Amino acid sequence: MPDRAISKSVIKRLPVYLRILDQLIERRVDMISSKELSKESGFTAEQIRKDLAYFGAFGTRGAGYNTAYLREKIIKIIGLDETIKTVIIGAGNLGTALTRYNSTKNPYVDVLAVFDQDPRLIGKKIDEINIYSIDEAPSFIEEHGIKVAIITVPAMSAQETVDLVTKHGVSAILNFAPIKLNVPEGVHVHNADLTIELQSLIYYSSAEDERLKRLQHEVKTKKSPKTLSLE
Amino acid sequence: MPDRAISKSVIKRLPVYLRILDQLIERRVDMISSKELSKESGFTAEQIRKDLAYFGAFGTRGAGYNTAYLREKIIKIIGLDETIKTVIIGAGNLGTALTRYNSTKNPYVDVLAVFDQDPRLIGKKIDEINIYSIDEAPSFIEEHGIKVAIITVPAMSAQETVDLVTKHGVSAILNFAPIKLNVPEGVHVHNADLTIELQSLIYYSSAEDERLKRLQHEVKTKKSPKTLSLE
DNA sequence: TAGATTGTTAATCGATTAACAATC
DNA sequence: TAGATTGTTAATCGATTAACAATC
Repeated sequence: MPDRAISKSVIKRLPVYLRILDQLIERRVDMISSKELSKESGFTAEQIRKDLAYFGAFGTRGAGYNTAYLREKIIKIIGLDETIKTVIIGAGNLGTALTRYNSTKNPYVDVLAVFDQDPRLIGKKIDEINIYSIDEAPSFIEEHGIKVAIITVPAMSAQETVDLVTKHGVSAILNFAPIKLNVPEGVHVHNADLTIELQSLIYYSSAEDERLKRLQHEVKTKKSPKTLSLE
Repeated sequence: MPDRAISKSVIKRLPVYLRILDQLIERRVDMISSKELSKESGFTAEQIRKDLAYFGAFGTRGAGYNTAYLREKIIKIIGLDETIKTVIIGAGNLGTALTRYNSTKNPYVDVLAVFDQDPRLIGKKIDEINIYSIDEAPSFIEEHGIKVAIITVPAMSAQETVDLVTKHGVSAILNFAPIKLNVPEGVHVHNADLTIELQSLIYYSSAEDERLKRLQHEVKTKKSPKTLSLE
């Protein structure tokens, strides 16, 4: 169906639909309309119908969508029909949180191992998952055919970590380090930059209008200096 | 300047520019062109110039942008010129990671306290920051005039937590719980949903075309059933 | 002055919304 | 059949890209 690639915005909404369907199925709801899905998700009904229509006609006119059927379809679209094997690089608090969360609450993902370079952590476990030395990552990734890695190392070592794992077969990276990663052709990076989320939230948090008016005033009265001394 | 509200896409790029400017200033670079900023950020030079132009004329034709001056301006635009007082609700691994990160690496934000309901955590500290009982959150938030809260509690208790904090003055929430929050008018929520990031990454991680072809085939040959038995 | 780079306007592209025929 | 709701096409809206005059 997709003659041209489907937009990122659409793809980002699919996991939201999946989560809602999982919840509905748990509550034994077996049909749902786009209008109800709209209420649960916050997206418009039109948008939901359009998103789904990119991939096929999954609903029944007059009735809505069968939750189990639509769930199956979305799982296949995203590629979650086979459990995704991942590794997490960086066993700090964030790495630990993600390891725990994904191994207990995310049935679509299997965290096979955690890697770190801190000798005090190597050999320990997070729940049932082993922490190995980063040196063992290459062979582990190759042996298990790992394609997806989650990077929670400090910004300073993120690039070298990514170089290492992509060299051994990783083609998708969820990056939590606040840095722009350079990766080979064909490798996908998603940045989960928590500072950016927080700062853009702060923009909205208060007095937006006043702040911008004040700023505008300053710009009008002073000139932007070429080499300046900030007074 | 902004006659209509500035788009979210623009606002999300501002923290990226800020980070790059911070790095440049540290490296004692004092002028930078939009072209160079493009290389550092991954956004186009045109887009960067346009983004900045929404707020004023901060550059110098022929020369570029003074890094310190532009940084000051962006800080004011986002609203980071006064340190932002925040609290983190949920002292699990994710809450701990965010507390540590923001108190050591994010100079624009001040984490004043962490709250949790687990008696084993209450009274302890994360670095220098106290963990209090969630019951103390209302008075703490009011006394310190907290406007921004970071929610890292389990999905199950996220809504009641948000109800509690918004009732006492919080107007901006960074939500890590995988759930749609209902908030009063005027309260801003940013969802940092790590599962969604991971799942949408997986979509791109491999064999996208093949998967969709296979799916399309299935849809063509079978019919979408109204009440179905998934074979 | 010549070269460089901004700020801004116009053109293009893409995504969302609206409308409605199809159909269960 | 009547009512409901999808799937799809058309209209609108918004964001990005391109182009270039302004100007340092």
